[in-house]
Formats: sequence, structure tokens, C-alpha cells
Amino acid sequence: MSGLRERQKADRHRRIIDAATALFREAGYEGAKIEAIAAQAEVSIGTIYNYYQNKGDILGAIVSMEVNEVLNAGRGVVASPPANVGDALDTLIGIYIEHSLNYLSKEMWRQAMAISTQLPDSPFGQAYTALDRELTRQISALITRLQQIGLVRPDIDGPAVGELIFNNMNMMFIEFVKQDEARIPELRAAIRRQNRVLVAAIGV
Amino acid sequence: MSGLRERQKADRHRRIIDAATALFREAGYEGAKIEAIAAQAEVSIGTIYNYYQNKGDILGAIVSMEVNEVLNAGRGVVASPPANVGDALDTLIGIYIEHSLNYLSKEMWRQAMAISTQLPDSPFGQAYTALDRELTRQISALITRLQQIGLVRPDIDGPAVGELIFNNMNMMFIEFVKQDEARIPELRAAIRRQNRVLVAAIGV
DNA sequence: CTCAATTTTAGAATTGGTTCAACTTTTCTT
DNA sequence: AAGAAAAGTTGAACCAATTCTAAAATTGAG
Repeated sequence: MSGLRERQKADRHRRIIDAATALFREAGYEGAKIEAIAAQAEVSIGTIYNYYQNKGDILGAIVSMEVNEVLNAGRGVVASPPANVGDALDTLIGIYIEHSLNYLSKEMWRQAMAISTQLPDSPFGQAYTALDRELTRQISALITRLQQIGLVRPDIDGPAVGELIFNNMNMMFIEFVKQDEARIPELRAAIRRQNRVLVAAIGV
Repeated sequence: MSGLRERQKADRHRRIIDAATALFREAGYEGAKIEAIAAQAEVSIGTIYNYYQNKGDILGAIVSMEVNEVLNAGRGVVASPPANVGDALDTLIGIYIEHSLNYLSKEMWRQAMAISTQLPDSPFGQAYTALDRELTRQISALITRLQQIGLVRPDIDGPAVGELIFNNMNMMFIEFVKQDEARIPELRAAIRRQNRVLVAAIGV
């Protein structure tokens, strides 16, 4: 199992990701040449393509780590949400949005999203779709939780509402990363406004 | 004004678009090489790049025509909508979705959407964002129209609801084009289900 | 311990979008 | 109608992602 080859492989994986993370941030996705990533990771170009199918998959590995962190952070809110539908949603969405630029620049997000629609069947494309689904599920889970607490009407279609809220938030986030000058507070305010009608409709 | 040069220019534009449309459909976006488009349009590679900044802008020109047609078709619904909030929304959204694959394949949509997030400042990126905004406006206009008719409560925030509905529909459409096996009736049914809560909430 | 099988690496070759400097065509001026 | 200026065209050269194949390293059987 854990022979020399295994350790070397893990080590090379880490070196490639570290090099790519640094270069993507410094030079942007397009600006980070595979040759440079290979050089910085002390690995050949061929090796990179042995580990990742294409440049996008390297970015994908980084994005996946980021989204998983966000999902983790969200679990706390679902477990014990603020005692008010509007605040509960705003808190969860706030976690998603506020974390989003910790490790990834807007340009990296743009590229990641573009690749996931361009190549939906690539490893990263599938992983990204799965992550979106988990985020949707988490929002639906929050609605369900609020129904249990008695803050949301029990006859509400939780999954449908969760999808609606996630899809709207996601599109708003896409527009947000497309505009370099857009700011997080305005994004959150816009989403709150959009959710208001819904919050009024589903609250007891 | 309408000298020889103008006519030649218009003719070359048309030839390039015709060649690209044919080749994109035959070989897919990636499969349609610029060299082949140039050959079929009886124009040199350089000329193509004189008319369009990059390959994506050629696809962009085709997508824009398609979306404008859809916007036009939607105007009729806004002018005289079905006498029921749910049906009105479903009819408008139905027009968008049913028209969507008339000229463009799913693969072409994927590429177009990817490019618009990847290069939001390219001519096509900006045009695509503008088209999305117009679609959003049209949905909001429908809500406003329904308020005038007295089918939607007058205190409802029409623009916010329009954004919510468009953003949800758009994300659903993105997922739809990402899956080659997804079918239009199921897409429409899923969107109807998501909109149901909202429809109930805004109806008088 | 040795060596053949297997896995992995290296980097040169390929590919296809994009750029650019030289050449043509059209238009304008007189 | 001639010549200069402006506008547009051309395709070979460039660049960076990806592919391919020969060479190197690791493993495990005997």
C-alpha cells in the first residue's frame, strides 16, 4: 500500500496544487502557464497531465476544497438557525458569500464556472454540479429545519423553495463575479430583497 | 454611404455567420475550426478576426439573434397574458424554453454561456449580460401587467419577483443544457413546481 | 539480489486560436 | 482620370494547451 510510489504521488499532487494556487492568484488563470506550474512544482508537463486531465481540473481541485469548507460552515447554521426565517436564510447565504473570495479570486470563479458549463462531463464539471446540488440540499435542509421549529408553514414545498433560493443566489453570484467592481454588501442586500416576498409567503 | 465597400462588408458578415452556423451545428463549436469557417465563407482567417474579436464572438452573434427572437415572441404574452398568474408565467417561460433549441444546439448554448462568464467584458460577454437583463425586465413587465389587471397584489415588489423567477429559470436552463438527455417537458414541470409557492404568494 | 513487467516521467511534436506586417482594393481629391 | 490616403485582406508565424513515445523508476517474483 503505502510504498514509496504512493508517497511520491501524494507529494507531487500537493506540489502541483500549491504551485497552481500560487500562480493562479499571482497571474490569473489564463496567465498561469502550465509550463510555469510544472516548473514551480518541480515536475514535468507530462506529469501534470498524468494527474489532471486538463488545466481546468487543477482549478477544479482548488474550487472543490473551497466549496467543501463553505458547506461545512453552513452545517452549523442548519443545526441551530436564527429564530426568524429572513435572518436564517440571510445567515446561511451570508456564510456562502463571505467565504467565497477567501481563496479564490473573482477571475478564478469565472473560469471555474465557465469550465463547469463548458465541460459538464469532465471530472471537474461533474464535481462542480455535485457541489451545487449539495448547496441546494443544504438550503432545503434549512427550510425543513425551520418547519420543524414551527417558523415555516408545514405545507410549504421545502425542496422547491430551496431550489428557488439557491438558483437565484447562484445567478446573483455569477453576475457578482462577472463584475470586478461589484461588492459583497450590495450583493447580499439584493438577494435579501429578492427573498423578501418568499420569506413572507412561507413564514407561519 | 452604401458604396461598394459597405455592401462587401455586409456580404462577408453574412457569409461568415452562415458558414459558422452550419459548421457549429455539424461539428459542434470546438469541432468547427476557424480555418474551416474561413474556407466555407470564402474569406481568409485574418478577415474573420477583422470582423469578430474571437471565435466566441461569432457564436455570440448567432445567440443574440436567437434571444432577440425570443424576446419578440414574449412581447405578445406581456401585452395580453392568460387570465391566471400561474398560466401567464408558464406561457412566457414556455416561449423562452420552447424556442431555445430552434437554432442552437445544447452544446452551442453551453459554449455561449461559458464564454459569457469567462470573458464578461468581450463584446459578446456584454451583449449576453444585456440580453439576460432584457429577459428579466420582460418577466418583471409581465408581473406589473398582472398587477394592472388585478391578478397580482399591488404591494408586491415586481422587479424583485421578476429577478427571482428569471434567475431560477436561467439556472434550470443551464442545468438543462448541461445534460444532453434532459427533456423540455420535465424542465418546464420542474420550473412550474418551483414557481408554485411564489404564484400562490403574489396572487390576489 | 536480479530482472522483467508495470507504472510514471520527460519533453519534443502537434494542434488550433490569434496576431501582425505586407499587400490590395476602394475611396477621395484635384 | 491619376495618384495618394484610407480601409480592408491575407496567410504565415506565434503561442500555449494537450498528446505522444521513448526512457527511467519502482515493484515483486523467483
